[in-house]
Order: sequence, then structure tokens, then C-alpha cells
Amino acid sequence: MSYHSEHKQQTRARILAEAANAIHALGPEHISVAGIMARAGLTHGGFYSHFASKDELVVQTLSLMFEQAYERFVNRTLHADPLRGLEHLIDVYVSPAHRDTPQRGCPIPSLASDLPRMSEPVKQRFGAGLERLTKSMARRLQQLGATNAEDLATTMLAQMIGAVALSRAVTDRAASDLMLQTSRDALKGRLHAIG
Amino acid sequence: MSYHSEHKQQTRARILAEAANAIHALGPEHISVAGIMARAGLTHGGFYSHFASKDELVVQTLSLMFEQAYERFVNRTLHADPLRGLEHLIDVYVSPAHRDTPQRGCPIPSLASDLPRMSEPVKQRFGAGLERLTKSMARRLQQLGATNAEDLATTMLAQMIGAVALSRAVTDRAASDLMLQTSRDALKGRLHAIG
DNA sequence: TGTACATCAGTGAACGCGCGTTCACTGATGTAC
DNA sequence: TGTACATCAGTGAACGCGCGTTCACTGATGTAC
Repeated sequence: MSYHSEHKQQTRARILAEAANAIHALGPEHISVAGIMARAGLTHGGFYSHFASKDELVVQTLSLMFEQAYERFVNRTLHADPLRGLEHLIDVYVSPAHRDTPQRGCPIPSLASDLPRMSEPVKQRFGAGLERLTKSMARRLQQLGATNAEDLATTMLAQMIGAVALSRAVTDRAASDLMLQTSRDALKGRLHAIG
Repeated sequence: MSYHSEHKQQTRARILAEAANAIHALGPEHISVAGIMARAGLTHGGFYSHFASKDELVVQTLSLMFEQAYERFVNRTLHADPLRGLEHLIDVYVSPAHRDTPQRGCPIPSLASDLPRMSEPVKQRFGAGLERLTKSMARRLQQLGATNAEDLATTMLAQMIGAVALSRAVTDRAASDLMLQTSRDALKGRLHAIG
């Protein structure tokens, strides 16, 4: 093998990282192959030795984004005590920090309304990411004693996603902060109503 | 004046109606001037005697979409009795019918995640539509005796928007229906907790 | 009532541009001897 | 240790295409006389 055996993989990882940035900045439909390759320090021609098409890049990047979001939100917040774990998830997810750094955030509120127009593989990858997150929450809710834990998880997630998406659309920062706070309180109220 | 004095206005209205359809079908960034004009039975060249630019068309279309949504959701649901009016709004907004007909629905869940990438005039028009809807809900909530009626309205709206946006992303229809139902129940629970 | 004219909504060819994708190539790298 | 070679990650010119926008024009309409 010429070069390091890891060389090409590293380049691919660099392209994926830049694609994730570009998708967050421009949306999944407005990224350009040449732009991403240039940001990765490459020329556009080499792209097709890494990915079969632009759509495959989008799917792979979405996988990466969901993986990172899962690590950031679920693995780090859903610890032993289910009530405190869920409260922590709510605090981290429905926060000004999450609103202000979509590049490091959950892809769901960023991409939810783009989804109906995306390709089938992209939709499937999105659905899998959503389901995984829901299941994690449902498991904790069940430990809290919730009946219909999965339904509750889905609607709580809908509320969290709506709050983050809307907080990004509200131009007045103080009003946006307040909305997030009120949403956090309402969500925790739903948690406490279980036990 | 040649032609009817209303002739050009009618053509303009036809273009706007087709633009609204196209925005719902393709997203505000993927519509094409030529495509919309063709659907309106015209050639693309004439476009610029109606609108200064494509972006102006998007702004004007958004105005129309918000106006129609306001008529559909607020004027028809927020009647005399505040509790029943709000319940009715929830039932109509967080419904499978609304999920399945985005063309006749509220532009907020459809466009919320596109917004960060849109032009300033588009953002302003969106913000105005959002505020108008929030204010209407807040007025009713205040009549119910809510303190912080405006905060409550914003978070309830976030929950409603999140539920509709997510219901469109969930591929399993039965699961999507159930999620909407659970969201409606949760929202009504918040209403009943006021009094 | 009929004709000549001015208006202007709409036409369609043309433009420059950025895009996704292809492909013949180059040159740095690791390997064989 | 040094040289010749094979590999293949990355290059950059080229392609066809659809887009937003411009502009000289056409021809149906309403008006003036």
C-alpha cells in the first residue's frame, strides 16, 4: 500500500467534518462539492474517489452528525438516576448554548423541515437517529414509572425540538432565552407529573 | 389603461398562488422563477414586471401564506369562549389533516429550520407572522387567567410546531397519529392547569 | 360607428454563473531488488 | 544503501445543465377622434 494505510481515511474524515459544517451553515440542499473540498484543502475532482455522489456524502454526514449528537446529549446526560438524567438532558438540549451552536448540536431541529424534500436514504438515516434518541428517553421514562413511555418520549422530544427550532427563529434574544426557560420548566413539569 | 385595470393584479395573484405551492413542495430555496411562471401559464421573462427579484417574490409569498394560515387557524378557532377556542385551535393545528396538507397549513413548522439561511426581509416577515399568532393566543390565555400569558403562548406554540414538524418526519403513520394525539392531550393539560 | 394610435402585459432568445460529475494526468509515496 | 518501478490520492480542465436576470420585441387591448 502506498501512503499510510490510514491516509485516505483521514482525508475522508476531513471531508465529512467540513460537510457537517457546511450543512449546518447552508442547509443540506445548498452545500457544494467544490466548496467542501476546498475547505478540506483539496480540489473537487478527488471527491469521487471518496464518495459515489453528493447524496451519499449527505447521508454519511448525517450519520456522523447523529452519532456526535447522541454522544453529546444522550451518553453524557442519561446517567444512573433516571429523573436527574432526564432533567439534565432537558437542561442541555433546551438551552441557549444549543440554540447558538447548531454546528455542535442535534441535527433534528436543524433539519426537520428540510426532510420532506430529501432523498429516501437521507430520510431513513434521519428516522433511525430519531428513533434511537426516542428509545433512550423512553427507557428512562419507563424506569420512572411512566405508562406509554414511548409515546411520552416522542411528545416530549417534539416539545424540545420545537422549542430549539423556534428559539432560533425568534430574533429578540431575551425573548428567546425566556421561551427556552419556560419550555424547560414545562418539560420538567411533565416529568414530575409521572411519579 | 389598457386591459382591465385588475388584469395585472389577477396575474400577480396567480403567480403568488403558484409560488406558495412551489415553496411548500420544494422549499423556499429550491423554487425556480421559470417553473412558477410556467405553472401560472406564463413565460419566465414577464416575471420582472411583477416582482423586482426572486427574493421579493419569496417575501410576498410568505406574507400571503401567513395571512391564509392566520385566517385558517386563528380567525376560525379563537371564538368567544377562550378555553374552547384554544382547545379548538389545538385540535385543528396539531392534527393529521394539518400534517398531511402543508400547502394549506401554517408556514412556521414548514419553514422554521430554513429560516436561519434566509434573507433579512424574509426573516422579518416570518417574525411578524409568528408574533401575531403568539399575541392572539396570549390574549385568550390571559382571559383564562394565566399569568405570563405571552410566555405561555410562546412555549405552547413551540410545542405545537414541534409536534407538527416531527409528525411529518415520522414515516410510520400510526406512530405519527399517536404522537399528535399525545401532544394534543399534553397541550390541553397545560390549558386546564391554568384555571 | 369606424379607424389610427398609444399602452403595456407578456414573449422568448440570450447572457453569465455555479453546479455535479467525468476523466486523462501527475507526482509523492512505499516496495522490490 | 541505492535505483527502478508500481500504486493511487489528488489535480485541474472540461462537459452539460438549470438557474436568475436582461432586453428588444410583439400583439391584444382600450382610447381618441
